[in-house]
Amino acid sequence: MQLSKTEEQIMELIWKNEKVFLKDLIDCFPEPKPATTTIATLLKRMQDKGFVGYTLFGNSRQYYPLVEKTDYFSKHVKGIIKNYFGDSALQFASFFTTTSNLTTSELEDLKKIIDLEIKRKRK
Amino acid sequence: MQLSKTEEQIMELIWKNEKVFLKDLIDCFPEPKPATTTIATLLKRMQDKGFVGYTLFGNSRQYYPLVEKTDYFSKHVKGIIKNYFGDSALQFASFFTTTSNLTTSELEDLKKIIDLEIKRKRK
DNA sequence: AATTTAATTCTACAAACATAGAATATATAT
DNA sequence: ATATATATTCTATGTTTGTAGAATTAAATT
Repeated sequence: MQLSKTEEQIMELIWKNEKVFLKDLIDCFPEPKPATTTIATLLKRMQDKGFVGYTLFGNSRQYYPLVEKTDYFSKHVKGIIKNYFGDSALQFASFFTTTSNLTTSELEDLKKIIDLEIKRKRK
Repeated sequence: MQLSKTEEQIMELIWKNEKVFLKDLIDCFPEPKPATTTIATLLKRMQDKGFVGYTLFGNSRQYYPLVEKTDYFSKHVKGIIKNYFGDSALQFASFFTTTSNLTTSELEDLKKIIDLEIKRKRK
């Protein structure tokens, strides 16, 4: 079961804050804020889909993520790669490098990150 | 206007084959194949959304993409980066590098691609 | 204790999606 | 020319999604 676009946005807020009450989520929205019940419905569906859990505090709940953001996007991106880049991560990486408008210095930084990863892999 | 998941799958087939008849698309599916009308409906919606065009050949149409795959995914990935990686392409690249299970030799290849990109940017 | 406020669930409804049957038009094979 | 197969449009149905009102419950405030 997958999160919808809007559910993903709520999820991002939960990831960012780690623990949130419904109120906190509403606060994150600019005017005109969505109805409380709208966010509550989304949260309910996200619970049903197994993406968030909560701890009871009085009559309200403090929600927290049940899936890591990293895992979630890792699966997401892997899906894209599998379906649209011939299951080749390298092909995707190449596509990304040449279309993302990274600056020269960012590209240099990226090389450093890759070197670290190569080192990490060796041990 | 965005393509839905299923429409994206059809789109991928059109990108891969460049020019296709409805028949060709049906052929791409394993048993049990979807109904002809199902694919026809999807194609219609994709036309309405401006993603495919066609050339008439007798009574049937040869469909072709109106958007480049590269452009499409570039926008898609940019959206993910904007919404979930603080609008930092480097942060996404870093996430990707460390979660994609690229082999050491693929990481080396990626460094070469980055070097090419750095060179390309210089001129 | 009574009132106000906030959170949650239930119910609802319109839009988008996935899927495909019926009807129609057209081309191909006989 | 007729029968058969294919492509397209129209119509339709069930599901998911975005949004939120009404009802209910529980907490906080007066």
